[in-house]
Amino acid sequence: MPHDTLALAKTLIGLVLVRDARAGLCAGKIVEVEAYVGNDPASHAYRGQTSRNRSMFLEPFRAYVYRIYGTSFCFNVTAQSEGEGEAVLVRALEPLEGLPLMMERRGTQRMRDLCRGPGRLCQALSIDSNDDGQDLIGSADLYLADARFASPLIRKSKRIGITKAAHRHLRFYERGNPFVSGPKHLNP
DNA sequence: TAGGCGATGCTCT
DNA sequence: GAGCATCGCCTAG
Repeated sequence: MPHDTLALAKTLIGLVLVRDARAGLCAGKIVEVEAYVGNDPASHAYRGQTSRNRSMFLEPFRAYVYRIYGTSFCFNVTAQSEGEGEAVLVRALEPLEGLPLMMERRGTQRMRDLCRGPGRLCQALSIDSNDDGQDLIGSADLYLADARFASPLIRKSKRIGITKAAHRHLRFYERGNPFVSGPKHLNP
């Protein structure tokens, strides 16, 4: 798995994020991510390390989980090397395993709404601040797996929901996948 | 089905 | 006190 943030972002598309909790196993294929790189005003790491973004500066393949808008969590995979503060935000999953559990956590029966959006996928997989800093390779309850799907057709676009450096094309998604989030004009 | 908008609470300045 | 890597509800078509 590459350490370089952009290469990692593309590699993550098609991998499976697995949550093996006491309540049951849930898993989904990653279909949409955004890269947050060095010297990027939109990145939480841009103004240096704080208590909030501490785990973003850990070694690669750790979880960086934070609360956004008071209501939701966002899940990132750290990249580059320790101290750099680069990461890839996972924005959407295609649900594969544990659908009934995800539906229960999300309070909806609609497949498409289970993991479509960063806050939603965290709720569906029960990812919260307890998972911040988690090792995503060695861990047994939250980890990345290679399911060997056919190589997805990856496209890129502007990132979603940010105001700073919004023009940079650092969002990557699987073309044509209905579980990708965001407005239609960003998903050609 | 798509788009607009208000609620939400934490973090940083 | 302002801003925010969002969500769900509501309305229009």
